[in-house]
Amino acid sequence: MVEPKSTRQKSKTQDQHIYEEIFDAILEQRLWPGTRLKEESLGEIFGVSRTIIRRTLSRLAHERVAVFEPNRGAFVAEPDVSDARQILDARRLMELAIVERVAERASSIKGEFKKLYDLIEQEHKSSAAADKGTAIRLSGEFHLELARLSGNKLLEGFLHSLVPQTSLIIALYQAKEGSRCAIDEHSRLLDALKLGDANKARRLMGEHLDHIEERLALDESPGNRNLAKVFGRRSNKAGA
Amino acid sequence: MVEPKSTRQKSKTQDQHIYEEIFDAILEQRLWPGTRLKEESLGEIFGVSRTIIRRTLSRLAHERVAVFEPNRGAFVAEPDVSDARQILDARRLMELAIVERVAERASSIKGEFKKLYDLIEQEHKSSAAADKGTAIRLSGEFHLELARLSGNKLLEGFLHSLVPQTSLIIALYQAKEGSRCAIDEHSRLLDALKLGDANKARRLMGEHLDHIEERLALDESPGNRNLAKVFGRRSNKAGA
DNA sequence: TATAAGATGATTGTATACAATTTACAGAGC
DNA sequence: GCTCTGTAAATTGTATACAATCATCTTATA
Repeated sequence: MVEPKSTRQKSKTQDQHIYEEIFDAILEQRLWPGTRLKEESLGEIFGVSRTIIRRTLSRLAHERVAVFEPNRGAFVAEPDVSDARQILDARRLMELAIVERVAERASSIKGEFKKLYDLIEQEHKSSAAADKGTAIRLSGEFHLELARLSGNKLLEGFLHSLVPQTSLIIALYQAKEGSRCAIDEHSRLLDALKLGDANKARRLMGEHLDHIEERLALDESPGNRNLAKVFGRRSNKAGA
Repeated sequence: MVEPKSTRQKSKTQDQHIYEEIFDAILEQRLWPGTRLKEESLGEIFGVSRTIIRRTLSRLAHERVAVFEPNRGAFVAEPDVSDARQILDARRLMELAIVERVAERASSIKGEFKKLYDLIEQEHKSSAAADKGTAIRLSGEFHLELARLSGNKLLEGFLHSLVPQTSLIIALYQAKEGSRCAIDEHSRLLDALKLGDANKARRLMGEHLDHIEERLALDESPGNRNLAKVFGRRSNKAGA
């Protein structure tokens, strides 16, 4: 993922486009966990045959963002409480490793921080405009850009699958509202990173993740769960 | 990955089988980096259409074990020195996190250690029989089983992609021979894990990975590289 | 009326056909 | 002899056709 894009990638860009559309829809919580992803519908929406859609869904399934039920089709994943804990555990591991590596490389990638500041600014704007969907997508993109700056394509790839999964968890289990990723936290983290202060960056990222998790109701007692999780919610039509 | 296999997975098992065949071939270094993976040939070998092969290759590509070159086909990946460093870095992160989690769960998964002991025993036998291919595959399976016991499906999945990638690195850059994963190291690690000694397990795993990396020639000067890397080696035919 | 069996339609799973692109080779020109 | 160009073969990329499976609705029966 995140290829040069200049050479190569002729026919694969179409895949990439459709993939990103679905990816963003999940990040912005326009696509709800459990939503059915019907192949023909998606094909019509994006003007391609099922072949292409199928490849895209297959990728999403491999990233655990979608799930294939044999002979029944693909659905947006619905991580249960156990899945959620594993996802958050893995994400913490990754994010801490990433900020550590970004901090270490800080001096050699000075010019690359600009995009992060831009993202924070955009987040501010979306937040002010009460455009919640865009705001949480931008927050995710902040973390993804951080992963890119780690300089490790594998960590980047892993986080790329963890970010939308986190989005699904939040959709299912967020009890308290609240500015999802407090933008100030992103800001302070970025400052520490620019100074190459790995320890501080780790601490801030850890706290940042704590705050996300604090808003979730992951205890097993159904009473505390998001109502949407208790009652079925397989309603939304794919895409459109 | 590594699904229940009882319910569901009706038609996908065919994929799974082909995938594992290629996966094992890479682990045993029967499939060399750069080998072309021609779709029709693989289809004939496994008795399926290109559709299935294509899906399998797509999965391998997503795991960075294969690479698609547009309109030219799929090839077994050839990680360069920079890729290799990233892979090893990510793998260390994962393996340390995994042994930590296994150690923490040691008391609640006592019965599950048997397979690890079996794998070590099989490794001994293959080693004694000078069956190098099998020995290194079993070594990989040891690490994969460990990942499974971490109880985190995501870490398991990530490692599942890192193990064959490591195999490719070793194929390309191993300078000194030597029992790839010293079996004694696996043994001692397993002992520490059973006792739930996370610190010791982390230390042993770290040293284990050190030993693997020590045998590699990853400095950029071509003189120290494996000769096979210097001269092209796109000779092997797919599969067969 | 409730239930179960069967038929019908909708959807996925796989194979194949066709189009687009690359590669290999032969021959002309320098 | 070497390079360049054009044509043919091989291979990938995409769409479509067909088979298998599942969901739904109708209808017969108790």
